[in-house]
Amino acid sequence: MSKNDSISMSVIRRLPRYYRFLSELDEQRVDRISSTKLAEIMNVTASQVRQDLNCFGGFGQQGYGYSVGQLRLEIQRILGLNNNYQAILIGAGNFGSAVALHLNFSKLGFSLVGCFETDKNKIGTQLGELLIRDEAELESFCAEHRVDTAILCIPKQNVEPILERLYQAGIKNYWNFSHYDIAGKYSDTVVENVHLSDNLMTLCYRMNNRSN
Amino acid sequence: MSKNDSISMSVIRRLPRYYRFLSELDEQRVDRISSTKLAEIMNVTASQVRQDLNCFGGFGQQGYGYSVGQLRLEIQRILGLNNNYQAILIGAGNFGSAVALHLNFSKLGFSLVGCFETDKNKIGTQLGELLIRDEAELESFCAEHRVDTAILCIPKQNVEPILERLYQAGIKNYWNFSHYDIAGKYSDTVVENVHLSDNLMTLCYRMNNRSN
DNA sequence: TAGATTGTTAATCGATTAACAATC
DNA sequence: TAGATTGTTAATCGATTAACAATC
Repeated sequence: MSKNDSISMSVIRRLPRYYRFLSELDEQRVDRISSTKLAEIMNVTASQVRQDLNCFGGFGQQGYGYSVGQLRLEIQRILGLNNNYQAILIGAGNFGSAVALHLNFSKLGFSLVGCFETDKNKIGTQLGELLIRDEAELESFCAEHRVDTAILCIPKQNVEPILERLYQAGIKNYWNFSHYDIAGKYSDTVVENVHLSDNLMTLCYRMNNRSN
Repeated sequence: MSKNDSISMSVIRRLPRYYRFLSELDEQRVDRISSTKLAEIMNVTASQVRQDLNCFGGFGQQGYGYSVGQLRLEIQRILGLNNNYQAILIGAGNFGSAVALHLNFSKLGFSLVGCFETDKNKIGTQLGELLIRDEAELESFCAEHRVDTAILCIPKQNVEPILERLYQAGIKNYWNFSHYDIAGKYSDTVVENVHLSDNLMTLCYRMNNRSN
């Protein structure tokens, strides 16, 4: 893979945003753009745009700029969105359901192939296209479907035992909506945390301390 | 307010995490902790802990460490969690419902006082304690309840018109689950974005590029 | 060719870590 | 007092921005 040896997390976390803006430009039939113009739209510096993109290769052309469609595809490839990772959802409560129903997994590198619950009333019912299964079936299901990713949408206090089973089943990638510290427990995992209450607290702080 | 003149966003975004770990220690009846020990639990450096906390004041005691309960309350105060900002939810779909039902707003500095929808089938029904209202009532409701914060849980393409009304109604604080670029449109706003698909793409990238 | 804009190096800025004197 | 641990300054590290030569 080109020269993506050790890209900093700062750069990585900006990639989806580039991807979004480029996708939008692409939909608007814009076919080329300069770093200056893109920076303006995204409210960053042109230097940063060029520096970021050059971590992965020289996608532009001097005197011309970048081809929107091509650059978009490059970032898609860099992010690995053409992958087909096999993900399962743990917990079909309000959040789990929202995530399962609203996210376009196939465009984000994943297939959502299963969903597990402990609530007997939910087991056996459908969540969109997905059958809600008993957690008892977890191990056999993971083995059969070569599941590699788990989405945790259960409360912190319920995570420990199921996480242990998931980890034992070979799952090392987690999209974590709980407050359980997965990486603290298993260091050989890849974890992305979504901590909504942290985010809301940050909003609160900023509202309190707005300078204008 | 003590010396919080211009705290960097890096520090601010770490505050909720300190708050969470301290709350947990507090529940476990731990009553004091050193920066070294706290750093160990949180998987950061002791230097960072001391440096971060000292942005806001000297909460520790040499030779002793920090009082867990007291430090927790200090951070609570710094974050402004005792506030009672008046928030409304725009969009009672899966995500909006999950947010409304699962987050403990009162412990996070907010009251969720209203919820608005365009779907005629939902209007008039309940979302937990909350009545789902017609968007036609938006302006009168905001004026009456002195609403200062809006939570946007609607698709990007529907944001523009309602955002204009919210802004006109004086709402300048947004918790934004859509992909609409609010800060780009109105610069005098405080916006916290939750971009779940960005987060999932980042997970995908990291899974592709894991070094071990 | 002239104009535009990249890719890349160098300069700056900010954030993190290390060190240690102050002090409980 | 001796030991522990903070608060804070200084050193390091990394990320962002500026500048400009390369080149389309």
